[in-house]
Amino acid sequence: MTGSSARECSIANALAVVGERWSLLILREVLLGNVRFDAIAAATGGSRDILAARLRTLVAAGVLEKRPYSEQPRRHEYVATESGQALQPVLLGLMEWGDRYVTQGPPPTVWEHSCGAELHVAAVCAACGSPVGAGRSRLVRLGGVDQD
Amino acid sequence: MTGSSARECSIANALAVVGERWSLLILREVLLGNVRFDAIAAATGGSRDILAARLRTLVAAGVLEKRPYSEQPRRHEYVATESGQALQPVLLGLMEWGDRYVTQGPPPTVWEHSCGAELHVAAVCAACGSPVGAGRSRLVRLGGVDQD
DNA sequence: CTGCTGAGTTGGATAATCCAACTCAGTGGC
DNA sequence: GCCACTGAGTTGGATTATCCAACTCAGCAG
Repeated sequence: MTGSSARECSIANALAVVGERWSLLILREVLLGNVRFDAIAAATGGSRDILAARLRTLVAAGVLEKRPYSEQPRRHEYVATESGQALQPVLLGLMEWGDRYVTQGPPPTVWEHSCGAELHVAAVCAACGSPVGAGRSRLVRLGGVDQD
Repeated sequence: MTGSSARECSIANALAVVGERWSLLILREVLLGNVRFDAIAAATGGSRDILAARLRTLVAAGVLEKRPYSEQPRRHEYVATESGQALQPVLLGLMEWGDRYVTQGPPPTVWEHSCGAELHVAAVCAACGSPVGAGRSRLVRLGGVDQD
Protein backbone atom coordinates (compact mmCIF):
# COMPACT_ATOMS: atom_id res chain seq x y z
CA MET A 1 0.00 0.00 0.00
CA THR A 2 2.24 2.75 -1.23
CA GLY A 3 -1.05 4.38 -1.72
CA SER A 4 -0.65 8.14 -2.10
CA SER A 5 -1.29 8.85 -5.76
CA ALA A 6 -1.95 5.44 -7.28
CA ARG A 7 -4.95 4.78 -9.45
CA GLU A 8 -8.14 4.00 -7.62
CA CYS A 9 -9.15 0.67 -9.03
CA SER A 10 -11.02 -2.51 -8.13
CA ILE A 11 -8.25 -4.64 -9.59
CA ALA A 12 -5.86 -3.18 -7.04
CA ASN A 13 -8.49 -3.55 -4.33
CA ALA A 14 -9.04 -7.18 -5.27
CA LEU A 15 -5.32 -7.84 -5.25
CA ALA A 16 -5.02 -6.24 -1.83
CA VAL A 17 -7.28 -9.04 -0.58
CA VAL A 18 -6.21 -12.07 -2.63
CA GLY A 19 -3.04 -10.90 -4.34
CA GLU A 20 -0.49 -12.02 -1.81
CA ARG A 21 1.45 -15.15 -2.33
CA TRP A 22 -0.44 -18.39 -1.51
CA SER A 23 -3.84 -16.73 -1.15
CA LEU A 24 -5.18 -17.93 -4.48
CA LEU A 25 -3.58 -21.34 -4.06
CA ILE A 26 -5.31 -21.70 -0.72
CA LEU A 27 -8.56 -20.80 -2.40
CA ARG A 28 -7.88 -23.32 -5.15
CA GLU A 29 -7.53 -26.07 -2.57
CA VAL A 30 -10.60 -25.01 -0.64
CA LEU A 31 -12.68 -24.99 -3.82
CA LEU A 32 -11.29 -28.44 -4.63
CA GLY A 33 -12.57 -29.59 -1.28
CA ASN A 34 -9.28 -29.66 0.55
CA VAL A 35 -10.50 -27.86 3.60
CA ARG A 36 -8.18 -28.96 6.39
CA PHE A 37 -5.04 -27.08 7.37
CA ASP A 38 -2.62 -29.94 6.85
CA ALA A 39 -4.13 -30.83 3.49
CA ILE A 40 -3.82 -27.23 2.32
CA ALA A 41 -0.23 -27.11 3.51
CA ALA A 42 0.62 -30.33 1.70
CA ALA A 43 -1.10 -29.47 -1.58
CA THR A 44 0.11 -25.89 -1.87
CA GLY A 45 3.63 -26.48 -0.57
CA GLY A 46 3.48 -23.25 1.41
CA SER A 47 4.99 -23.03 4.85
CA ARG A 48 2.61 -23.42 7.71
CA ASP A 49 3.19 -20.03 9.27
CA ILE A 50 2.29 -17.96 6.24
CA LEU A 51 -0.58 -20.26 5.39
CA ALA A 52 -1.95 -19.68 8.88
CA ALA A 53 -1.54 -15.93 8.38
CA ARG A 54 -3.21 -16.00 4.94
CA LEU A 55 -6.08 -18.08 6.23
CA ARG A 56 -6.63 -15.50 8.95
CA THR A 57 -6.69 -12.61 6.50
CA LEU A 58 -8.91 -14.50 4.05
CA VAL A 59 -11.35 -15.25 6.86
CA ALA A 60 -11.20 -11.62 8.02
CA ALA A 61 -11.87 -10.48 4.45
CA GLY A 62 -14.91 -12.73 4.19
CA VAL A 63 -13.48 -14.93 1.45
CA LEU A 64 -13.31 -18.02 3.61
CA GLU A 65 -15.19 -19.10 6.67
CA LYS A 66 -13.65 -21.09 9.52
CA ARG A 67 -16.06 -23.76 10.64
CA PRO A 68 -15.65 -26.21 13.48
CA TYR A 69 -16.40 -29.76 12.40
CA SER A 70 -15.65 -31.22 15.80
CA GLU A 71 -15.48 -30.12 19.43
CA GLN A 72 -13.42 -32.40 21.68
CA PRO A 73 -10.96 -32.41 19.96
CA ARG A 74 -11.44 -28.93 18.54
CA ARG A 75 -10.98 -29.14 14.78
CA HIS A 76 -11.98 -26.75 12.02
CA GLU A 77 -12.23 -26.60 8.33
CA TYR A 78 -12.18 -23.70 5.93
CA VAL A 79 -14.97 -23.24 3.43
CA ALA A 80 -15.47 -20.65 0.73
CA THR A 81 -18.10 -18.01 1.31
CA GLU A 82 -20.14 -16.60 -1.56
CA SER A 83 -17.33 -14.12 -2.08
CA GLY A 84 -14.79 -16.93 -2.24
CA GLN A 85 -16.88 -18.92 -4.69
CA ALA A 86 -17.16 -15.84 -6.86
CA LEU A 87 -13.43 -16.02 -7.41
CA GLN A 88 -13.70 -19.33 -9.22
CA PRO A 89 -13.85 -17.66 -12.65
CA VAL A 90 -10.63 -15.82 -11.87
CA LEU A 91 -8.92 -19.07 -10.90
CA LEU A 92 -10.22 -20.81 -14.00
CA GLY A 93 -9.05 -17.88 -16.10
CA LEU A 94 -5.59 -18.15 -14.60
CA MET A 95 -5.63 -21.88 -15.22
CA GLU A 96 -6.66 -21.38 -18.81
CA TRP A 97 -3.91 -18.83 -19.34
CA GLY A 98 -1.34 -20.98 -17.54
CA ASP A 99 -2.30 -24.02 -19.60
CA ARG A 100 -1.82 -22.07 -22.80
CA TYR A 101 1.16 -19.85 -22.10
CA VAL A 102 3.10 -21.26 -19.17
CA THR A 103 2.69 -24.98 -18.52
CA GLN A 104 4.78 -27.21 -20.73
CA GLY A 105 2.98 -30.23 -22.04
CA PRO A 106 -0.65 -31.16 -21.47
CA PRO A 107 -2.74 -29.41 -18.82
CA PRO A 108 -2.17 -31.08 -15.44
CA THR A 109 -5.75 -30.47 -14.38
CA VAL A 110 -8.78 -31.07 -16.55
CA TRP A 111 -12.40 -30.31 -15.81
CA GLU A 112 -15.55 -31.38 -17.53
CA HIS A 113 -18.43 -28.95 -17.79
CA SER A 114 -21.97 -30.02 -17.02
CA CYS A 115 -22.60 -29.94 -20.77
CA GLY A 116 -20.21 -32.84 -21.24
CA ALA A 117 -17.40 -30.96 -22.95
CA GLU A 118 -13.93 -30.49 -21.56
CA LEU A 119 -14.14 -27.23 -19.66
CA HIS A 120 -12.46 -24.16 -21.09
CA VAL A 121 -13.60 -20.82 -19.80
CA ALA A 122 -14.32 -17.86 -22.00
CA ALA A 123 -14.97 -14.34 -20.81
CA VAL A 124 -18.07 -12.82 -22.34
CA CYS A 125 -20.09 -9.67 -21.89
CA ALA A 126 -22.80 -10.40 -19.33
CA ALA A 127 -25.30 -8.38 -21.35
CA CYS A 128 -24.88 -9.65 -24.89
CA GLY A 129 -22.87 -12.82 -24.41
CA SER A 130 -20.28 -12.04 -27.05
CA PRO A 131 -16.58 -12.20 -26.27
CA VAL A 132 -14.66 -9.68 -24.28
CA GLY A 133 -11.23 -8.92 -25.59
CA ALA A 134 -8.84 -6.52 -27.20
CA GLY A 135 -10.67 -3.69 -28.96
CA ARG A 136 -14.11 -4.81 -27.87
CA SER A 137 -14.57 -2.35 -25.08
CA ARG A 138 -14.24 1.30 -24.40
CA LEU A 139 -13.37 3.11 -21.23
CA VAL A 140 -16.25 5.14 -19.80
CA ARG A 141 -14.78 6.27 -16.51
CA LEU A 142 -11.31 5.69 -15.16
CA GLY A 143 -10.51 5.86 -11.46
CA GLY A 144 -7.67 8.05 -10.16
CA VAL A 145 -4.67 9.48 -11.98
CA ASP A 146 -5.54 11.50 -15.04
CA GLN A 147 -4.71 9.82 -18.25
CA ASP A 148 -4.29 10.54 -21.95
CA MET B 1 8.87 -22.18 -5.46
CA THR B 2 8.83 -24.40 -2.45
CA GLY B 3 8.21 -26.96 -5.07
CA SER B 4 8.91 -30.45 -3.75
CA SER B 5 5.53 -32.05 -3.25
CA ALA B 6 3.08 -29.31 -4.17
CA ARG B 7 0.28 -29.90 -6.61
CA GLU B 8 1.23 -29.63 -10.25
CA CYS B 9 -1.13 -27.00 -11.54
CA SER B 10 -1.44 -24.30 -14.18
CA ILE B 11 -2.86 -21.88 -11.65
CA ALA B 12 0.38 -22.13 -9.69
CA ASN B 13 2.37 -21.90 -12.92
CA ALA B 14 0.46 -18.80 -13.95
CA LEU B 15 0.97 -17.21 -10.56
CA ALA B 16 4.69 -17.94 -10.77
CA VAL B 17 4.74 -15.62 -13.79
CA VAL B 18 2.23 -12.92 -12.91
CA GLY B 19 1.49 -13.56 -9.25
CA GLU B 20 4.07 -11.33 -7.68
CA ARG B 21 3.14 -7.95 -6.34
CA TRP B 22 2.74 -5.24 -9.00
CA SER B 23 2.85 -7.60 -11.97
CA LEU B 24 -0.86 -7.50 -12.69
CA LEU B 25 -1.04 -3.78 -11.98
CA ILE B 26 1.72 -3.19 -14.50
CA LEU B 27 -0.24 -5.23 -16.99
CA ARG B 28 -3.37 -3.23 -16.21
CA GLU B 29 -1.56 -0.02 -17.07
CA VAL B 30 -0.01 -1.42 -20.21
CA LEU B 31 -3.41 -2.63 -21.41
CA LEU B 32 -4.82 0.83 -20.62
CA GLY B 33 -2.16 2.26 -22.88
CA ASN B 34 0.15 3.55 -20.20
CA VAL B 35 3.30 2.16 -21.72
CA ARG B 36 6.11 4.36 -20.41
CA PHE B 37 8.07 3.58 -17.30
CA ASP B 38 7.30 6.82 -15.47
CA ALA B 39 3.61 6.57 -16.28
CA ILE B 40 3.48 3.02 -14.95
CA ALA B 41 5.31 4.08 -11.81
CA ALA B 42 2.91 6.97 -11.24
CA ALA B 43 -0.30 5.03 -11.90
CA THR B 44 0.56 1.92 -9.95
CA GLY B 45 2.29 3.64 -7.05
CA GLY B 46 4.98 0.97 -6.98
CA SER B 47 8.56 1.86 -6.34
CA ARG B 48 10.76 2.20 -9.38
CA ASP B 49 13.21 -0.54 -8.48
CA ILE B 50 10.68 -3.35 -8.15
CA LEU B 51 8.77 -2.11 -11.17
CA ALA B 52 11.97 -2.30 -13.17
CA ALA B 53 12.54 -5.82 -11.88
CA ARG B 54 8.95 -6.88 -12.65
CA LEU B 55 9.11 -5.41 -16.13
CA ARG B 56 12.25 -7.44 -16.74
CA THR B 57 10.65 -10.67 -15.62
CA LEU B 58 7.44 -9.97 -17.55
CA VAL B 59 9.46 -9.32 -20.68
CA ALA B 60 11.53 -12.46 -20.06
CA ALA B 61 8.30 -14.44 -19.63
CA GLY B 62 6.92 -13.15 -22.92
CA VAL B 63 4.01 -11.28 -21.36
CA LEU B 64 5.32 -7.86 -22.33
CA GLU B 65 7.60 -6.70 -25.07
CA LYS B 66 10.08 -3.85 -24.70
CA ARG B 67 10.03 -1.74 -27.82
CA PRO B 68 12.17 1.28 -28.60
CA TYR B 69 10.12 4.24 -29.79
CA SER B 70 13.14 6.49 -30.18
CA GLU B 71 16.88 6.22 -30.67
CA GLN B 72 18.81 9.34 -29.71
CA PRO B 73 17.64 9.67 -26.99
CA ARG B 74 17.09 5.98 -26.38
CA ARG B 75 13.54 5.50 -25.11
CA HIS B 76 11.33 2.44 -24.89
CA GLU B 77 7.79 1.49 -24.21
CA TYR B 78 6.27 -1.73 -22.99
CA VAL B 79 3.51 -3.39 -24.96
CA ALA B 80 1.49 -6.51 -24.25
CA THR B 81 2.25 -9.57 -26.34
CA GLU B 82 -0.50 -12.01 -27.31
CA SER B 83 0.16 -13.73 -24.00
CA GLY B 84 -0.24 -10.44 -22.15
CA GLN B 85 -3.47 -9.61 -23.94
CA ALA B 86 -4.78 -13.05 -23.07
CA LEU B 87 -4.66 -12.02 -19.43
CA GLN B 88 -7.28 -9.34 -19.92
CA PRO B 89 -10.15 -11.66 -18.91
CA VAL B 90 -8.33 -12.41 -15.67
CA LEU B 91 -7.94 -8.70 -14.94
CA LEU B 92 -11.57 -8.03 -15.77
CA GLY B 93 -12.59 -10.93 -13.56
CA LEU B 94 -10.61 -9.48 -10.70
CA MET B 95 -12.15 -6.08 -11.34
CA GLU B 96 -15.63 -7.57 -11.37
CA TRP B 97 -14.97 -9.36 -8.11
CA GLY B 98 -13.33 -6.32 -6.54
CA ASP B 99 -16.26 -4.13 -7.58
CA ARG B 100 -18.70 -6.49 -5.96
CA TYR B 101 -16.92 -7.70 -2.84
CA VAL B 102 -14.14 -5.25 -1.99
CA THR B 103 -14.56 -1.72 -3.30
CA GLN B 104 -16.84 0.49 -1.25
CA GLY B 105 -19.19 2.62 -3.29
CA PRO B 106 -19.54 2.66 -7.04
CA PRO B 107 -16.96 1.01 -9.32
CA PRO B 108 -14.09 3.43 -9.91
CA THR B 109 -13.57 2.18 -13.44
CA VAL B 110 -16.35 1.52 -15.91
CA TRP B 111 -16.14 0.02 -19.38
CA GLU B 112 -18.62 -0.15 -22.15
CA HIS B 113 -18.80 -3.23 -24.31
CA SER B 114 -19.03 -2.96 -28.09
CA CYS B 115 -22.67 -3.98 -27.74
CA GLY B 116 -23.41 -0.72 -25.96
CA ALA B 117 -24.02 -2.12 -22.50
CA GLU B 118 -21.92 -1.39 -19.45
CA LEU B 119 -19.34 -4.13 -19.44
CA HIS B 120 -19.57 -6.90 -16.88
CA VAL B 121 -17.71 -10.07 -17.59
CA ALA B 122 -19.16 -13.49 -17.11
CA ALA B 123 -17.23 -16.75 -17.32
CA VAL B 124 -18.89 -19.30 -19.55
CA CYS B 125 -18.05 -22.71 -20.92
CA ALA B 126 -16.32 -22.19 -24.26
CA ALA B 127 -18.18 -25.15 -25.73
CA CYS B 128 -21.79 -24.57 -24.73
CA GLY B 129 -21.77 -20.96 -23.59
CA SER B 130 -23.58 -21.58 -20.34
CA PRO B 131 -22.18 -20.31 -17.06
CA VAL B 132 -19.29 -21.80 -15.21
CA GLY B 133 -19.71 -21.90 -11.49
CA ALA B 134 -20.17 -23.91 -8.34
CA GLY B 135 -21.45 -27.40 -9.06
CA ARG B 136 -21.34 -27.00 -12.82
CA SER B 137 -18.13 -28.84 -13.44
CA ARG B 138 -16.51 -32.09 -12.53
CA LEU B 139 -12.85 -32.91 -12.11
CA VAL B 140 -11.51 -35.26 -14.77
CA ARG B 141 -7.83 -35.25 -13.95
CA LEU B 142 -6.03 -33.57 -11.09
CA GLY B 143 -2.34 -32.78 -11.18
CA GLY B 144 -0.04 -33.86 -8.37
CA VAL B 145 -0.86 -34.81 -4.78
CA ASP B 146 -3.39 -37.55 -4.47
CA GLN B 147 -6.74 -36.43 -3.27
CA ASP B 148 -9.98 -37.77 -1.85
C1' DC C 1 26.39 25.94 -18.23
C1' DT C 2 22.20 24.70 -15.92
C1' DG C 3 18.08 22.35 -15.84
C1' DC C 4 14.73 18.94 -17.51
C1' DT C 5 12.91 14.36 -19.10
C1' DG C 6 13.00 9.42 -19.51
C1' DA C 7 14.53 5.23 -17.77
C1' DG C 8 16.22 3.26 -14.82
C1' DT C 9 20.25 2.01 -10.30
C1' DT C 10 22.06 2.18 -5.79
C1' DG C 11 22.11 1.98 -0.70
C1' DG C 12 20.18 1.27 3.60
C1' DA C 13 16.14 0.41 6.58
C1' DT C 14 12.02 -2.28 7.13
C1' DA C 15 9.05 -6.08 6.37
C1' DA C 16 7.84 -10.58 4.51
C1' DT C 17 9.07 -15.48 3.67
C1' DC C 18 11.16 -19.89 4.40
C1' DC C 19 12.17 -23.85 7.23
C1' DA C 20 12.47 -26.87 10.86
C1' DA C 21 11.29 -27.61 15.29
C1' DC C 22 8.18 -26.88 18.89
C1' DT C 23 3.56 -26.48 21.37
C1' DC C 24 -0.94 -27.96 22.93
C1' DA C 25 -5.16 -30.78 23.30
C1' DG C 26 -7.29 -34.86 22.73
C1' DT C 27 -7.19 -40.12 21.38
C1' DG C 28 -5.66 -44.82 20.77
C1' DG C 29 -2.69 -48.60 22.04
C1' DC C 30 -0.64 -51.47 25.55
C1' DG D 1 -0.26 -44.57 33.38
C1' DC D 2 2.92 -43.94 29.48
C1' DC D 3 3.99 -43.37 24.64
C1' DA D 4 2.96 -42.16 20.18
C1' DC D 5 -0.02 -39.85 16.91
C1' DT D 6 -3.11 -36.33 14.66
C1' DG D 7 -4.74 -31.74 13.75
C1' DA D 8 -3.87 -27.03 13.91
C1' DG D 9 -1.25 -24.10 14.40
C1' DT D 10 3.43 -21.01 16.90
C1' DT D 11 8.10 -19.79 17.55
C1' DG D 12 12.92 -18.55 16.34
C1' DG D 13 16.43 -17.49 13.28
C1' DA D 14 18.23 -17.02 8.59
C1' DT D 15 17.27 -15.47 4.09
C1' DT D 16 14.79 -12.48 0.66
C1' DA D 17 11.92 -9.07 -0.88
C1' DT D 18 10.08 -4.41 -0.64
C1' DC D 19 10.09 0.44 0.32
C1' DC D 20 11.99 4.98 -0.30
C1' DA D 21 14.74 8.63 -1.46
C1' DA D 22 18.57 9.90 -3.81
C1' DC D 23 21.58 9.12 -7.48
C1' DT D 24 23.16 8.13 -12.41
C1' DC D 25 23.43 8.81 -17.36
C1' DA D 26 22.16 10.54 -21.97
C1' DG D 27 20.31 13.78 -24.77
C1' DC D 28 18.35 18.00 -25.61
C1' DA D 29 16.33 23.18 -24.36
C1' DG D 30 17.21 27.72 -22.96
